[in-house]
Formats: sequence, structure tokens, C-alpha cells
Amino acid sequence: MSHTPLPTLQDVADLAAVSTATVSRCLNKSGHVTEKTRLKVQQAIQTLGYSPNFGAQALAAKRTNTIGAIIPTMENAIFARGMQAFQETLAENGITLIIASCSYRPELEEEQIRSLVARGADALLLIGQSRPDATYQFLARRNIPYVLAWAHKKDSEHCYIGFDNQAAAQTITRQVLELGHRNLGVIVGLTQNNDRARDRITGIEHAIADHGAKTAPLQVIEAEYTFQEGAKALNQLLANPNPPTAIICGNDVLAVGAVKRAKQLGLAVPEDLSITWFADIEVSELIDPELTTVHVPHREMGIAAAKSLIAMLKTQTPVESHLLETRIVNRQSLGPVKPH
Amino acid sequence: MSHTPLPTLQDVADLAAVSTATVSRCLNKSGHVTEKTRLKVQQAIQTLGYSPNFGAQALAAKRTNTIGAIIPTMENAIFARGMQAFQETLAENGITLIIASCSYRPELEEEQIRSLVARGADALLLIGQSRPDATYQFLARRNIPYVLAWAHKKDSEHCYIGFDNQAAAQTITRQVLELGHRNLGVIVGLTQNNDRARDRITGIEHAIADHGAKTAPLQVIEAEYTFQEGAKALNQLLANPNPPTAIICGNDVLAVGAVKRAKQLGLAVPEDLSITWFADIEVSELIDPELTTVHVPHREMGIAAAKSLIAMLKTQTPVESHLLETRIVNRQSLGPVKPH
DNA sequence: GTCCCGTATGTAAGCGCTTACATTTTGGTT
DNA sequence: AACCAAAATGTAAGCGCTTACATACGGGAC
Repeated sequence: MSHTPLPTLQDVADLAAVSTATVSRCLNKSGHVTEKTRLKVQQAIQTLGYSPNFGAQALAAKRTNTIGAIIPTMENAIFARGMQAFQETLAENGITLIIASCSYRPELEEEQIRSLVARGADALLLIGQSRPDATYQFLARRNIPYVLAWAHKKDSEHCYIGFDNQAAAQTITRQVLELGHRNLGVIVGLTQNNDRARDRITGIEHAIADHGAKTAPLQVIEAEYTFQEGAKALNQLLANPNPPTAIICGNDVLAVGAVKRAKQLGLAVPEDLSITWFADIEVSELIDPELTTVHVPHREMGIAAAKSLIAMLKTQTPVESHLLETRIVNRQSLGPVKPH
Repeated sequence: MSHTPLPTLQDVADLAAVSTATVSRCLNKSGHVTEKTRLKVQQAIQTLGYSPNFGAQALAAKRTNTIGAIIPTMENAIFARGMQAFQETLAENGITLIIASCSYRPELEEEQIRSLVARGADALLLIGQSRPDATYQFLARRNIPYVLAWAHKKDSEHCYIGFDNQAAAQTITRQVLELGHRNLGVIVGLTQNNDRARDRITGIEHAIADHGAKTAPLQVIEAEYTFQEGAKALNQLLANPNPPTAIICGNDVLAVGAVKRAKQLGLAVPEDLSITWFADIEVSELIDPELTTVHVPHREMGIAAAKSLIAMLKTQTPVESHLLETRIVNRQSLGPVKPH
């Protein structure tokens, strides 16, 4: 626990017999330095074990090389995977990630946004779009670039990095309909503060409308993010006198809860009941039967988000939205409707 | 994109007709301020929409209220879960998390440690213990408190927050032996840079030695963290003329890979082959059969790590290690040895 | 050898906050 | 009313860096 003060820029300058400005220029690769002096400075930095003081640098340069992310929770593999790629990409570009979570609670998100900005985040990654105007104004006032990830909207003033939840839902629903299903059930997360969940429902409805076939009324159940709730929701759907033959789930946990309950009830998947869901993470392959899903390129999304933010920071101008492709991964859980 | 400069402490002081020192004291709750002036200042902060400049604060106060964590990857649920709890606990205490990942690569970890310290981390959470002395010296020189999480060692100079991998392995192995198994196989992650994995093997060996029964030589296979490798490892173990009757896996992915392969091979689990693993995360319940595991309290670990670091920062003194209890969760994948 | 200009380097003024220390205010005592 | 300690507030000196601007240098062109 040595108490020798850490070396400063001045110390380096003294040792290298140059001015602090020159050292700073070496550090920041801003050019205008002879190779010879650059080496001298390099040398001095080495022998002193110098490393710049973060606060001083931030204060003088008005940037921190830090980007913040506020996500609902890291425990959800959907976000963990994207964040991992996001962080790797930032690190490659010399940027540090500061991270906060909001547990799907808007007021907490608001608080965390302010907190990360106060902590010097140069830019922000946010999930989805639903939040008060005041929040966007706050970011504009502070001139903080941001992207909205895990969602997409055409012709928006915001920069989205994500996929079209509605289109993805529409695609998988079309496939379900083509397999002959005419009675669909939906188990989805709480839509209250989740625009992505709402978009998926819309997509399902559109697919049904477009297809034109006569179908039973769509049954939608909202459930919290737990196995139990997914299972309970399945119970509810099946309790109906005219139960659905195919279930579309909004997330992994609900899907797993539903599949396990179906098996408990002695229903064969997909022979007796088809089940699919969004966002293809490992879980889909673990469970028996393996789940047919809509695959979402989470890592690509994280990488794209990082690149966009870095570009915004560099050019100080907005960047185009980035629409990622989803695709259906056919496995075992979705099959043709059972003939009576 | 307004270009009005943001309000500073001075602006607040002027508006409230007090000195900057007083405003600062209000902000930092350091006491010695009348309720009346506190309100005046509060008011001024509100109307100006003031928020402190991070760099200036860090520079003057020599702390950032920021704690860094370097983990192998967020994609592993084991870490994601602990990190989530870690971050929540930090946030409750007004501390921001900065996070970096090292993909199990020591040289990258070293780099990230320096990077987070340079970014102003007041303290650090690291995973496990194996890293060069130089790294610990660097932290000591900079006077940065740290904890080593997800591991434990008695009577160490370091502060550990975790469980005893060796003891946990010993416990589950004892249970395996008591069920009559005398021929065990182990599929474990690469031990090269992973002290936790090594400790588990040691625990298994000790349990066998302690039990005293005559057993076949322990067969250990190291495999990368993928389903495929887990499956391949199982193949290898079963290719042996005298194959094991119980498999202990080092992590979730390897366990799942092994179980799926066993099922493909037409082996009933646990009737034909028992399989267990460490760290009880949801995966264990998803797969069929549900896995008997050693449960590790990841969230508690994250919370304890956060509390310890906060205490270290507050008291400027080391804190005791914290040993967390693990327990076996009996599910379906571990059963008695099959009689010939 | 001069002159000039482009490039390398130095000078020094902040950046916005915290905090040690100095000064003023407050309110209880005598 | 005068006194005094304790509490509140003010003053101002940095914290360690970046960068606009000033200066020094070096080498062609004449």
C-alpha cells in the first residue's frame, strides 16, 4: 500500500525533457510530433509507469471514451449475448462500457439514463422506444447520441439497430397458418412497457388478416417472465372449449414453461400442439422437442449498435437505422395441424 | 442540439446566492448546511437542471463512484446472473458498474484490468485467482481494492467471495459413490487458465480417495465450452472398453451436450448413465431429464461482492473473505448404478 | 547567405469541482 | 449587553489534463 503519488503528465514531460503539450500530443496520437521525440516520451512513460488520470482527461477533453447501456436485465440471454458483442466491439475501439439495468421499469430506466449520463457516458444504448419525450429532450439537451436497439421502426427520427418484431411475428404466423392451423394462441410478456411485445402481437394479427382464411378469434394471454406463468398461461388457453392448436410465445421462458406443461399434460409436441417462439437462443435446442423459432442475430445487433455509436461520436452526426434480418429456424416443435 | 453551455456549480451558487462550497456540500451530503439554504440550493439545481460534471468531480475528489468487473463472458448465465445482482446492489449504493470481458484469456484480462483502472474504477471485481503477481502488484501500487469472486481459498491474502469448488465437487462425488458408482468420468472445461475447473477435479479425486472403495481410474476429459465438445467428450468416455457409469460435468453447456448425446445413443438417463454438473442455473430444469446439480447461489455472490467492495472503499481496509454455501439439488439425472 | 513558410514544440489558460482554512453568523450564557 | 464556542458559510488553491496560440526551428528557393 505504497503512498508515493502516481506520476503525472508533468513528470513524464520533465523526464523526457519536453513540454506537457508534447506528451499529450503523443498520448492522443494527434500527430505533429517527430518520431524521435515520440520515442523519448514513450521511454519516459515506460520507466515511470505512467497512466493518464481519468478525471483530468475527462475534464479537459470533455469526453470519457465511455458508452453506457441500459437494458432490462443481463439475466435474459437475449440481452446478455448482444451486450457481450457490444462490449467486445467497444473494447476493440478503446471504449469502456458502463452498464445499468432497469428491470423493465420505466421510472428506473429514466433514473439510470440520467445516472449514466452524469457518470460521463458519451453515448447511450437503449432498448426499444417507449419512453417519455422528456427523456429524449434530456438527451438532446446534453447532446448525447443514442441508438435504440432490439427494435426497429421505419422513417423514425431515432436511430434503430434491430429487427422488425412485427414482420418477424408475421412471418412465423404465416408459416403456422400454412400448416393448416386456424386456431392460434399467443402467450406474450407484459405489453405495458414493452413495445417489442406489442409489435409482435400486431404482426400476428396482420398475418391472420392477410392470409384470409377463416380462423378462430386470436387468444392472447400476457404473462410475467417465469416458467410458472408460461405454464399457467398454457392451462388457460387449453381450458377454452375450443383450444388453440398452435401457440406462439413471446419469449424463451414462456415457451419453455408452455412446452413443459404440455408434456406434463400428456400432449405430444408438435403432434397434438405446436409451439414456437421468438429469438433463437440456446434454450431452443435444449428442450425436447427442440423448438422452431424466429432467429434473431443478437451478436450482430450488438456489434452494429457499437459501430453506429462510435460513428456518431466521431462524426457528430446522426447515423442511419440498421435493420437486421431474422429467419425462421425449423426444428421440431411446429408441425401441421392434426386432422380430426 | 442546443449549444447553450450546461449550468455549472458556479451558476447554481449564483442563483442560490451562496458560495460554490456550500452547493458542493449540499450535493455531497457532507452535513454542515442549514435546512433553509439546502432548500434554496435544491431549488436552484431544479430550475437550472444542473447535474455535476463527472470529470471535474472525479478530478477534484479523486474518486469516481465507479466499480469495475472483469468477467470471462456475459453470455455464460453463471456470470450474467451474478453480475445482475452485483449491478443492482451497486446502483442502490449510488455506484456505477463498468464491465469488461476477457473470454477466458489471461492477457486480455490483464489489459482490461489496466483499462478499467485507467477509466477510473475505484475498485474491481475479478473472477478466480490465477493471474500474474505483477497484476496484483499493479493493483496494490494504485491502491485499488478488489475481490476475487466465484472462487474461495482459506487463509489467503486476497478477499474471496465465492464457494469452495473443491468441497462442492467432493460433496457431489460422495453422493455419486454412495449410489454405487465405481467408474466415474469427468468432462470439464479447459483447466489451463481456470483455477475453478482445476479445483473441481481435485475435489473429485479427494472424494474418491476418502471413500476408500475400489474404483476404476478416474477418466478426465477437458473440452471447450460448446455442446458439440460436450457430446464429443461423452463419445470418448463411452468408447472406453470399461465406460463410466456416472459422468460429472464442469459446466452447463458440457452437461447439456453430454445428455443430448446420451439420449441420441439410446441411453436412458439416469437408468443407463448418470450425469450431473455444477452451478444450478435454469438449464438444469429445462432439459429432460432434469439435472441433479450442485446449486451455487450466484445472486447472493454478486450481492456479497458488491457489499464487500463498498465496505472496502468506505473503510479503506481489507475485508474478510466470504464463503457461500452450495447444496445439492436432487432432480432426475443421478441415480443408482445399474446392477449387471 | 537571406528570406519565408510549414512543421515541431512550448506557454499558459482554463475545464468544473472539492476541500482546507479563514471568516462570519448564531444563539446560549453570564 | 457582552462574550464565546459551535455551526454555517465563504475564499481560493489546486486536481492533471487539453489545446489555442505563440514561438522556434529547419530547409528550399532565390
